[in-house]
Amino acid sequence: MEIIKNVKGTHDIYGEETNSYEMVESLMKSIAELYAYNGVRPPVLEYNSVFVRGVGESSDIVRKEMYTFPDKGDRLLTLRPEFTAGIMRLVVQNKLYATNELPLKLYYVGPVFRYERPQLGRYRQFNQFGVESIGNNSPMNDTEVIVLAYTILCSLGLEGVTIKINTLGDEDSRNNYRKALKEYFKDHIENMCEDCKSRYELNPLRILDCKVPEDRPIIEGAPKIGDYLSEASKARFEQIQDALSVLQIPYEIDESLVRGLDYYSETVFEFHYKSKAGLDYGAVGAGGHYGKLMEELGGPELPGVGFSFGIERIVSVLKDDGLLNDTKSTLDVYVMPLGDESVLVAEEIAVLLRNSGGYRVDMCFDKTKLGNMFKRATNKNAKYALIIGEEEIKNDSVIIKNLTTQEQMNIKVDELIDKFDELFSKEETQE
RNA sequence: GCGAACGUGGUGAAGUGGUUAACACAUCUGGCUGUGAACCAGACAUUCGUGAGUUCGAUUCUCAUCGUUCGCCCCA
Repeated sequence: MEIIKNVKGTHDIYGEETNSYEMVESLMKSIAELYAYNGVRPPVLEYNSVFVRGVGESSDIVRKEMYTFPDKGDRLLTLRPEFTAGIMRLVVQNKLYATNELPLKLYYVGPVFRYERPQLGRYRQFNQFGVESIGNNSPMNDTEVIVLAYTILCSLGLEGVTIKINTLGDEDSRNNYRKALKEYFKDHIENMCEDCKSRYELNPLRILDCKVPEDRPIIEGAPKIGDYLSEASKARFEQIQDALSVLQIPYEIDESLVRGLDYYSETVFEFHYKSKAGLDYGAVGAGGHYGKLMEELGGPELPGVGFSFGIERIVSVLKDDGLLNDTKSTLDVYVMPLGDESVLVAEEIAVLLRNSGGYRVDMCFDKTKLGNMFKRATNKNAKYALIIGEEEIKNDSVIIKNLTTQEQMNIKVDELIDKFDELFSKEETQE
């Protein structure tokens, strides 16, 4: 039979890598919980309109990167390309803004899907961790989200994370700025790239993101957002900078930072990290403030702010920099039966050690040589081997062997758990 | 969507237009039917991504196709 392979752009996570993912995710969760966030799990599938209206029609994600298809009832569904829009839909639909104190603080982990060309640090199905803080417009709310993200990256062991921030201004600022850009690009757009032409129509702000060398000089001369910011937006951005400084969070202002999702307004930011090997995975995380997203989805006028991390990118960076220690699976005890009669007794003891002792135990079901069983115990990183043969069964005992020190002793079965408790507590105090 | 490189066992890999496809690790078996990382012997690619072409003959050359990886765009 022909082997069926995985879908392009997806990847299997197994073995030690699974432990790395779990370690990273649980650390992110526990820090988000310190910041009073609660978990939320929106569905992977949403109606297409959630993202068209949420993420925005002019975004590349909606225009060309979504997995969208009709189901058997001809409803147009989309595999989420990001979490924020789906979470807003969840909050609006379940009226969480009315039954909870605001800001509503939510965190999430799970897979997202984007139809893109796979390459370094980029997959079609990948995992994101992120948070949303909804319903409070204080600049301190934006600040705290940045602090949380930065804290998580530091706790993972990353040093020298760069935080880039910028402001897109409020609705008025953006409208005025958009007008100014349209006015400026009106005479140049004919000579610019195809992407820019469609950006001109859909969202002129995105032209600033263009990397085509021929377009750059034109873009350099474009009006700057700073000149079109309302007093309120300007003050807001300054308050955030002040707060970050007081909290000793390093940041740099990057005026070219626009973000590809349409819902952002006011503060936007990205987290960059270059691994020591020099590999550049792009941003490991990014986010921003969104003023009108909830209204866009039929909800009340509540702003929010959030970020998301690319877990694959973070795991890769940690692996490159050797920050993923102790991800090997280990075993407390490996049980080795000798002879036909011992297998059942061994299973009984294995179950006892697991259920009553709380130890991580595996055993050998195969009839094989003791030497082989020792080899298997070593491969499984077992701390102790437990041998049960005919002689041991005769006098209700087992042999315990410490696989690192090679010490060996004979123990009665009913003293087994006490003995292991003693051995393991001794081990802990030594460490 | 565009551009480039690569595609040999479970893994890491050498290799050549000609009939046994190195080597290493891993795994399994036996030497050793109750004590392991050692040692020795053996097993392990109906075949070199797939299809077609050139050739007396192709894993090796050509083309196509698929896949992987990297870059651009964009993004986490």
